[in-house]
Amino acid sequence: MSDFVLNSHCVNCCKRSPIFEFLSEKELQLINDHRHEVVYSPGETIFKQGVACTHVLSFTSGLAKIHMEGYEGKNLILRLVKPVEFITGAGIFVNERHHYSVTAVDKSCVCFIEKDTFMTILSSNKKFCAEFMTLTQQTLIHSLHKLISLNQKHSQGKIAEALIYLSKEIYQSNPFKLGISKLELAELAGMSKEGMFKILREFDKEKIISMEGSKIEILNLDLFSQISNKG
Amino acid sequence: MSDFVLNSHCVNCCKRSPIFEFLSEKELQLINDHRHEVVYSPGETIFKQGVACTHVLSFTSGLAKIHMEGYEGKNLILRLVKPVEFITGAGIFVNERHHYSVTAVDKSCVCFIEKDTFMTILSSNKKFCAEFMTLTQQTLIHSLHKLISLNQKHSQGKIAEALIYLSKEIYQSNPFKLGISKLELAELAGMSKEGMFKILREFDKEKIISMEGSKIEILNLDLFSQISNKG
DNA sequence: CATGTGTATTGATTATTATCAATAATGCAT
DNA sequence: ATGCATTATTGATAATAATCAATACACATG
Repeated sequence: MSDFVLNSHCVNCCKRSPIFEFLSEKELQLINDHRHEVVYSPGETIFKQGVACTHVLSFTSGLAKIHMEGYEGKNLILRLVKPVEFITGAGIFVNERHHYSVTAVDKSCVCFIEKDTFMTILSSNKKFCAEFMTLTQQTLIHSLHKLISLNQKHSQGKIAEALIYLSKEIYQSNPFKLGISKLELAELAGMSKEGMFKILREFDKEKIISMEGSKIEILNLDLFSQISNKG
Repeated sequence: MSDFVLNSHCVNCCKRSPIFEFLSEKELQLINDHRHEVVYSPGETIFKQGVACTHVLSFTSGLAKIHMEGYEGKNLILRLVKPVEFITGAGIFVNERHHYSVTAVDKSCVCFIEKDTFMTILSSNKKFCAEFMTLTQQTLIHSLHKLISLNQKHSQGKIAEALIYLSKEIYQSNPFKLGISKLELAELAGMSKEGMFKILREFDKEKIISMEGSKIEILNLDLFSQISNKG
């Protein structure tokens, strides 16, 4: 539970995102005066697609999903968010609206920073600004990659990509516990849950992975990577 | 042909992108000293996915496509580029690589500006920098929108969206001449060309559009918009 | 004018994926 | 322990889209 104790001050916060290393003590002080922390339970919405983006946020503990609400209630999960990530809406420079939703997967703590404060510092601190650009472009590159994956890969490839992503980037372990529901795995891979089950079973039978409930192990990573790179 | 006369100087260039309005005469002078123009014939590559991005570019005349080369030689067209657009690679702040290709569709003229010069001005001119952020985020928002469209819409919806895009955003006329090949239309909609033909024929039979060769008219825009918003 | 190349077009076939329907398992509240 | 809601799981069926094969058509080239 100690993860959820409020952080006393930005200046000596041990859970701030790397981007804050570019700020002076004075700037951190300014942020500290214009921030607040909120704890979310699993399933709670941190912010929702369409609302005004009045804050940028620093994700300090837990696990969340960034997702888009599409047609007919269908969801697409863009990626998961871990500590200690810095997240902004996609539209703070465009229309001050959020273009995706962020929802807690585990119990999570988020530090909200007022957008105006953020913008002020952005315009006066070049390194911070450059770092923000880098983050924005990384998000763009990620979404371009996802565009090709979802549009051109078969379901096998999409699932393989999603599982490799979870194993390597999120949990950094190989037998890993799927921290999201199976429906969410399908939404991360951009397909129906039933189709996902069929393919998971297939992979399991062919001993490319082993699956017992939510515990998954990638048994043949080489082959699995190949499948991901156009299954 | 007068479109393809080299522009004498940035300061009095009548074909520069809106973003350059934020620059001082001195800055325009600097850009002028570090730029060059190139004319491309239809089909020629302006820059290719994967190469180093050494320049940013201002598209001064013609028509080009921004596309990604995916798996098995399959192409996905993200959007078309008209004068007078400003284009950068998606990775100048990340890995100095291009993440998509730009290819001339019509005979086109492009003004190349050295990346270092661009970066220098970016770091010293806040308004210019903010405008660049806006452009980057618009690109991001567009690709997020495309992600949902391609992943969740049926082919009818994708084609309708592509045709509305061409009519409204690119040609700004309703009976319009498809300035791209039918294959490229399919690549813009993210589907196979044969599937596209089938659906175009369908739309034509149902009098939602009329199609004679490359001349297309959207006859029932209301219905077509509905189809686009989840066909 | 004959030839070839590339685009346009269509129909038939096949492959892939989503949906539907049903059941099992799980966790939570009483 | 019992009932209820949610998630997990599977198989059958239907819908959708891709591929294949064939032909037509336009344009450039010797």
